[in-house]
Amino acid sequence: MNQEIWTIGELARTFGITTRAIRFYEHEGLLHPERDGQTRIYRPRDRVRLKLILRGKRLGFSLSESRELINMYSPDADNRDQLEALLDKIDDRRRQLEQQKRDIAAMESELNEVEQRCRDALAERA
Amino acid sequence: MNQEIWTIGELARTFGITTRAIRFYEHEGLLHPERDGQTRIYRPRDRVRLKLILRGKRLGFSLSESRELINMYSPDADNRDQLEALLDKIDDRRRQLEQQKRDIAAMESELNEVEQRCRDALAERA
DNA sequence: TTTGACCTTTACGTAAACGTAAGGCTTGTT
DNA sequence: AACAAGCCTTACGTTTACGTAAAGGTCAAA
Repeated sequence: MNQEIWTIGELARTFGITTRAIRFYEHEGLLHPERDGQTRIYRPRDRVRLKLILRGKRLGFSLSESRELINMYSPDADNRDQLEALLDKIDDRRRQLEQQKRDIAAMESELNEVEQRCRDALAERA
Repeated sequence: MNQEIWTIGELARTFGITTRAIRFYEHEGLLHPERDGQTRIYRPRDRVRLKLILRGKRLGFSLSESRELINMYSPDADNRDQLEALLDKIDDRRRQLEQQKRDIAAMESELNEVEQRCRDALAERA
């Protein structure tokens, strides 16, 4: 398991997803595993991509958003316009992450309130 | 606009969504506006709920997850078991938010790296 | 009075993200 | 030799979260 290649089933077990999901990500152009005959072979590169996809999902990203992010990490930008467009996208993402941090903070403080009320109710009935 | 009641169209404009979406949230049991004849009337309570729904969406929550959260805020829990189940749910949510914060931090540092490489590439071609 | 801007319900359509067979090839084990 | 495990492709089904008409009621301004 500590090697540099994995089967689709190994990755599925590792990340708690189905092989169907992994094949679907490939179909959507997010993964490009090699092949040994028919069988897919996953190297660290695609394993990292899979991690990025799952992280994106935990943050509510769609697969196409994750694809854009992944493409940002391995950019094919070679002219000034593309590079500046990339910088703009980076800023957009940052702004979204800032918004998410605000949302998380708000939700956390509300959870604190609810917990307090909940504990008060439990104390009353003691 | 600074009153205590709103129409569905006003809310839609305010939050940049469609009236269809708002009606859908009601159909899914997340909103319960009053009626003036046929016409829906929204008071602060449902406006707050709508805000919570949209915040949940920004964090990648499904509507049923948002519904659960909203129900946590206005709990009908009256016995010990329900209250303790509620505390467990609060803990689950907190853990998820912690994970999201880690994910955001990782993504931010990666965005920093990409930006740096991007700026380097722009400098080279100056 | 008729037009426009709202509101309503009902209902079919759609994109995303897989789930779930069905059928078949390979390969190691009993 | 036969069976289980794991891989493959193809393809139809499902859930979520709305979009998009269609058909109609209300009400104020022109």
